[in-house]
Amino acid sequence: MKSYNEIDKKWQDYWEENETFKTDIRDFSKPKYYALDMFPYPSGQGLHVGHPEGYTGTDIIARMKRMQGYNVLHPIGWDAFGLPAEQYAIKTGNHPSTFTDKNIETFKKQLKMLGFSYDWSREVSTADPKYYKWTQWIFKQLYNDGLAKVVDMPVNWCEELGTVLSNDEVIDGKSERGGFPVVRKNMKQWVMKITKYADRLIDNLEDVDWPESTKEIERNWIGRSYGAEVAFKVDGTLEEFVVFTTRCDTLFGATYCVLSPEHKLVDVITTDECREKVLSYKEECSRKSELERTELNKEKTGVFTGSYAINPVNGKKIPIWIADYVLATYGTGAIMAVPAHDERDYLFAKKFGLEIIQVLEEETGTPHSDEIKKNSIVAIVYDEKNDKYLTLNWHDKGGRLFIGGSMEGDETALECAIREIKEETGYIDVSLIEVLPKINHHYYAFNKNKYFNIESTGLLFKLNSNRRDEQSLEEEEVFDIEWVSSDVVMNEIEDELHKKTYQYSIDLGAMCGDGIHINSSFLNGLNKEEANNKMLTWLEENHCGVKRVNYRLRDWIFARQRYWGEPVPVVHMEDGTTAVLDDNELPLVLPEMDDYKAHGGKAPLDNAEEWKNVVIDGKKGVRETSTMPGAAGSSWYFLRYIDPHNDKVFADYELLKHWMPVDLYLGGPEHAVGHLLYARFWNNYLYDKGLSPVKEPFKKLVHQGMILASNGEKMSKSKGNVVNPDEMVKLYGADALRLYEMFMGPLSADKPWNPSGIEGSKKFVDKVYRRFNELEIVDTDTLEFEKVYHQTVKKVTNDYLNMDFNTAISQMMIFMNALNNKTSINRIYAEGFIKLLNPICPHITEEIWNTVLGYNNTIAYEEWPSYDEEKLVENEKEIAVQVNGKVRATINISVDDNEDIIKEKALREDNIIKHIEGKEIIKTIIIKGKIINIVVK
RNA sequence: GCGGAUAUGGCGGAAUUGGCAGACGCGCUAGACUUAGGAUCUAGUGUCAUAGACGUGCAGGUUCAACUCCUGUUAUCCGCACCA
Repeated sequence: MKSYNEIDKKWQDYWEENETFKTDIRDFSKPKYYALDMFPYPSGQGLHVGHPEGYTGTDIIARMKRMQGYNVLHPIGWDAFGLPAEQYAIKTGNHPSTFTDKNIETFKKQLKMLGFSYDWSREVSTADPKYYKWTQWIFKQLYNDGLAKVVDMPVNWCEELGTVLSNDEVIDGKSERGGFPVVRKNMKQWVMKITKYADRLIDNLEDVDWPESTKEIERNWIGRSYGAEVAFKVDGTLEEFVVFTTRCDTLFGATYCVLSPEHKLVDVITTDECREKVLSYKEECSRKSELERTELNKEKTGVFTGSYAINPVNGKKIPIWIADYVLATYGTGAIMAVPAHDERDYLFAKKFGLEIIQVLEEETGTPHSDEIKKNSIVAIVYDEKNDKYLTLNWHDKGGRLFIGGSMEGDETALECAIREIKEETGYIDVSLIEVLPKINHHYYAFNKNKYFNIESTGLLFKLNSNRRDEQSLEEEEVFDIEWVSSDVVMNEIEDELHKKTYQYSIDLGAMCGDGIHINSSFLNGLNKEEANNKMLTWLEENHCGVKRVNYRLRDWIFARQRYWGEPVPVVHMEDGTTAVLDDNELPLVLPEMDDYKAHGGKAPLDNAEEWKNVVIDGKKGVRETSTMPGAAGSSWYFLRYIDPHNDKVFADYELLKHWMPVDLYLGGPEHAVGHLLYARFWNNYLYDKGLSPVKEPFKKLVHQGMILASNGEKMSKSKGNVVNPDEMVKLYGADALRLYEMFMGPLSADKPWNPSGIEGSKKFVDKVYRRFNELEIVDTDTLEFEKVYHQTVKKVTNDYLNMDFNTAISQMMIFMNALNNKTSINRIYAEGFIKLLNPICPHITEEIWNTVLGYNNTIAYEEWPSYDEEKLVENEKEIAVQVNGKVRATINISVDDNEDIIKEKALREDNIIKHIEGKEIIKTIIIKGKIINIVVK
C-alpha cells in the first residue's frame, strides 16, 4: 500500500497533466455552476488551517456538481495589493512585488497540496498590470459618471501608516492593520459615491440567499432612516440652517438646537461674548481622536453660541449650542433638540439647565365615552437609607398603591404631591428628586361609579427624616402605610398608572415611546405616526421642511497615500483641470522606486518625479499620486475569472451573461461591510452601464466559521497555538485533513481544533483504503447492504447540497461500519460509495477507483449515484410505547398493522401491563410509524 | 444602549412537520489477536441509584408528548455604537 503523500502527489500530478479541472467556458450545453472562494491575501505566513475549511466546502460542491453533469467554474486568484507587503518592503528594502510573488508561490503550492479542483488557467492577481488595467478602466467609468470625485471632507487619518482609511478599516478608533491611532481630519480626498446606491444595496438584499445576520449587518451599516429636513432661521439674521429629524412630530418640544462644532454656520452666528468659548471648544474637539470621541460618549459637552433660532412651528426663540454629540458627517450636522423625548438631548438639557417640554404622553387604561377630566399626581417617596418605598396598602379596596391625589384649585403638581403625602401619611420632611413624564390615564372609580380621564404627573421624592405630622384622612380612606422593597413594589402594585410611574422613576430620562401628543397645537391627541404624517404635510405646505431619507453609510474614501496599490489614472493639469488617461494609456503601471516610504504626509509616488510629471497636449500636469484601496481590485475579480485573458474588454458580455451570478460564494463573515458591500456597489454600477448582466453578483453566500485552538482561544502566532496545514498534510495526508475539517462541526460555526480528532479522521481514511483492498468486489447481489447504501446515497447527497458536511460524513461512517466483518461487496455499492466520498477525499478515491475498481480515467466526471426511495421503506419497524409520556417498552410493528393491532401489541408488553395496572386508560395516541402513548389515570 | 447569533454527556457535535435526547467521532473501560501495541477487531460508556428516578443555560407556560412552540431571564460571542 502506498503512503498518502505518494497517493496525493500521484493524483495532483495527474490532474495537472490532464487539465482535469479546466473549464470549457464556451460550452453552454450543460447547466453552469459557479463556485467561488473569497480569494486570499497572500500573506507571509502562508496558509493557516482556516483557509482549507472554506476552500474544502466549495471544492466539495464543485466536485459534486461536476459529477451531476454541471459545467463548473471553480477559479482562484490573489488579492495581492495591500499594506503588509509594503511594510515588509520598507523594512527589508525589497520590492513589494518580490515579496508578494514569493508568497503567491507558497500559497499556490499549499493549495495544490490540498487537492482543490481549481481551474488554474484562470488564476488572476490584482497586482498584475494586465489585471489592474481593467480596475483602472472601471475607475475611469466611475469618474466619468461623477461617482468618483475629489471632495474636501473629514476623513480618518492614520499618522503611523501615513494614509487615510475608510470606515470599515477603522476598528474602535484604531487602524484595522497594525492597530495605530486614527484621528479625524479635514482633507481633500477621492471618494466613491456609494451613497447613491444605498437604497439598492439595501433593497436588493431581498433577492439573495445570504445569511440573515449578514444582511442585517449590511442594513445597519447603511442605516437608512426616514424623516424630515426642517429649516430654522437664525433670529435677527438672514441666516438659516437645516436639521434632519426622524421625529418631526416632536417639533413643539424642541427647546434648543445644536450644531456640530465643524458646522459652517458656527463662526457666522457666534456672538462676540461667546466667541472665545466657542473657539476653544472647537479647538478641543478637533484634537480629540476618534477613540476619545467615542470613549467619552457618556459625558455631554458643549457651549452656547449666543444666537437663537426660530422654531418654525410656533415662532419660539430657542438657543443654538454647539456640541460634539452632533456629528458633522451625519444628516445635516445640525439637530433640533427635544429633551423630553430624546435620551441624548435629555442628558444635555439636564447638564446645562435647558428647558424640557413634554409633547407626548403615554396612555394607560381604557378610554370611555363619558369621562371626567382631572389633573392628578402620583408621588413616590423613596427612603434611601433602608432602600424602601412608601406605599399605601388599601387591601381589597384597591391593593397596594403609591400616594395619589388630584390637584385642587391652582395648585401645582409639586404642591399637590407634598400636600397629599402629608395628609395621607403625615411625612413632611421629603425633597423632590425628579418630576416624571406625564401619563394620560383612563379608569373607572367604583365608589363614585364614574369614569375618569386623568393627566397624571409622577413625582419622585426622597425621605430626609422620619418627622411626621398628623394625618388628615377622610372617612373612606382606610389603608395601612407600609415601607416596602422594590421587589414588593414590582410584584404587588398592579394599577397600570402606578406601575408605569414606578418604571419612569427607576429609569429616569426621556420618554421615547409612543403616546398621544400634548402641548402641540394641531397635533394634540394624535399618536406618533399620525402626528409625524400630519407634521410632514404641514412642513411641506408651509415651505419649512421636506421629507427626507437619510443614511448612516458614508461615501467610500477611495485613495491611500501608499505605494502598493493601483495608480489612479488621472492627471491634475497646471491650469486646474483634471484629465483622465485614454484607454490606450492603460494600464498606468507603478514606477520602480528606491524608497516606498511616505514622507511628511505625502504619498510615496510624490517622490517619483519622472513618473508623476507629464505633458498632455503640450500642457503640463501632475499625476494623482494616491493609489486605490485594497478593496478596489477585489470589487470585480469574480467577473474577470470568467474571461481572464481578454485584452479587449474586462470580460466578454456573452460569457458573463451565461456564467453570472456566482452560484455559491464562500468566505469569512468579517467582509460584510467591506468587500461584499463594495463588490455589490461596483457590480450594480456595471449593471446600470450594461456591462454586468446581473444586479446582484453573489446569489448564495455562506460563511465558514473560525477554527480555534484546542482551548477555544483564537489561533495566533504570539500564543504559539497555530496549527500548520503543511504539517497536517505531511502526517495524515490531504484527505484526512479535508475530512477532519469538514467533520469538526457545522461549516459556519466556530470550532476548536482537536489534535486527536484528525487522527480519528485519518483512521476512517485508513479504513476505507484498507477495506476496499480487502473486500472482494462482486457482481452478485450483496443485499444486506441495500438499505444502508440507499440511505447513504440519499443522506450524503442532500447533506452536501445543504453543506451539512459533518452529518454526511457520519452517514458514510455508518456505511463503512456496516461493512465490518464482511468479505465481499457488490460493485454498484462499492463504486457508488467511492463516488460519494470523492468530493471530500479526492485522492484516495481516485486511487481506489483506479487500482481497486480498475478504471483508467478520473472519477471526477463519473455520474453521481442515485438512490431508490422504495428501498428505504421499512416493512418492519420498532416503535416506542409510552405510558403518560414515558417510554416503557418498544414493539415491532409491520407497515400494514392497523391501529387496533398496534394497540393490542402494546398492551401485551409486560412492562406496559405493569404500568397501567389498576389505572384507567383515558386515551391512546398512535402516531403511525413513530410512537404510541397510553394516557392513564 | 441597539441589532444578530449561540447554550445538549468528559470533549466535538446529531436529532424532517413537536413523537424513543445523546446519531457519528474523540476520549475512557474491558476483552480478543499479538513478543509488543500508540495497529486492528469485539463489547460497553448521559447522571444518580437496587428495581427506579433525573436529565438539552435558568424560571414559568401550552401539549397525551417540548432540545424543538410561547412568556420571562442569565451567560458567552459577533456587529454597530452620541446616527438625531
